[in-house]
Amino acid sequence: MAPAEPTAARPGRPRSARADKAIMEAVLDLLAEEGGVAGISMEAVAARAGVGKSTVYRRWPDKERLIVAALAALKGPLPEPPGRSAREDLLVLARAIAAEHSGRRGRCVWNALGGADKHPELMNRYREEVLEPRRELMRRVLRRGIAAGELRADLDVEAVVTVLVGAMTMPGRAPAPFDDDVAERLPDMVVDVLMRGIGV
Amino acid sequence: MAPAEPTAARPGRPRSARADKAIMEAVLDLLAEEGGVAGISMEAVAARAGVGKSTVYRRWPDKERLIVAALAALKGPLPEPPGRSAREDLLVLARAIAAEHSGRRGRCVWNALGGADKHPELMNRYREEVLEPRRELMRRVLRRGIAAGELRADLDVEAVVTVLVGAMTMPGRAPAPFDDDVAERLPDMVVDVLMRGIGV
DNA sequence: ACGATACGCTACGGGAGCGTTTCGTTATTC
DNA sequence: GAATAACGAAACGCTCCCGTAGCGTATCGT
Repeated sequence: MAPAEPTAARPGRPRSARADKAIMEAVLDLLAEEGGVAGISMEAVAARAGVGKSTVYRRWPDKERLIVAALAALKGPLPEPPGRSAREDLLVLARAIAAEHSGRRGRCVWNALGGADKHPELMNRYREEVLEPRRELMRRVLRRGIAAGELRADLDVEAVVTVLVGAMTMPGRAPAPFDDDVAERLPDMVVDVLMRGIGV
Repeated sequence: MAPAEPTAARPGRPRSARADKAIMEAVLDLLAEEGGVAGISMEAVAARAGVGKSTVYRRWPDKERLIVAALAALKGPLPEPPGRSAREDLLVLARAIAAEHSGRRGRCVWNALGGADKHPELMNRYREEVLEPRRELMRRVLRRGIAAGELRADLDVEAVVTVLVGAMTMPGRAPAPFDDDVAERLPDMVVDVLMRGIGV
């Protein structure tokens, strides 16, 4: 976030931490409501944050880098798989992904990453800081399950990761063939389908 | 497309079918490259189509309805499951979805549907005309597989549909953890994982 | 030939928005 | 108290763009 000056007793009035946070929140709110980078205006960000435009531009040089910073700030703590069984671990991960991608967080991603070709920084930061760590965690869980004899030894780990992530992030994208009820039970349903397979 | 006047011998010069098509193509190209509704300008559409702005506005009253029309025009023919086995049918559907969502088509959807809250018409038309028919086809295939005894009788059809669609539309969104090679084999890998399950 | 309509092109009024600057005020250090 | 820097507010120049209107030309029916 904003070029980190060590709080080294600089003269003058210090930056307002409150403004920092208000701006980030405003960007994320607008990102969730409007249509991506092009749909957000700096004017709206400042107004929503209750802040002057100069306060925004003092921290970030332009719109794109402000949004990149806000998106990276979405990075939350990684879910911790308890490690008792592969099934339980997968369920924990599935629920975590589902939770993260519903609500504002999911909408931010979905809206911001449209037009990723035009703003490659956005997609890169998000993939490196948010997506890939989660995929890596899932790979570890799968490999541990294979080693423990709980999962098939010839499993295509990458395919399973893709299936699981894809399935859990789907509902946030294509709203409403689902009851809320179904959406809540989706992680359990998906893990069950995956574990048992659909064949007889 | 454009208020369908039956070609009923109106006087004067007829609308150019070539312009119709060029405009649609231009919208889709720009939708794939730029960032959603807000990222597209009518001047860019007209220029790309090699057409005057008036020719665009003669057909659609404003930008939003133009884009809605273009998105609905993405509707292609439904893939035809051969019906010899559930596995083969699912593979055909998976490959079809993967093919549709790679390349320009996928980018259009991904970019256009960001900010769906702000342009509900977009999402609605797309879901009704493109997404839902494909989900319904998949449900039919699954139910036929259950009836034929190839799939588990207690299968959660809706969960499987979500898993399959989610997995196949994933790569178009999160580029590049994949080799091209993996992306091509993804449908087969996913169907295999689904059929057999990941458990021992 | 004639009227009607579509065509590509150019121009326009009006608004939105980016990034900058200025201003008077407020908070913090020396 | 003096120096410094961040603050909110407002205004600026600039560019882009929406949707409309008018031009002269091209293409259709009669």
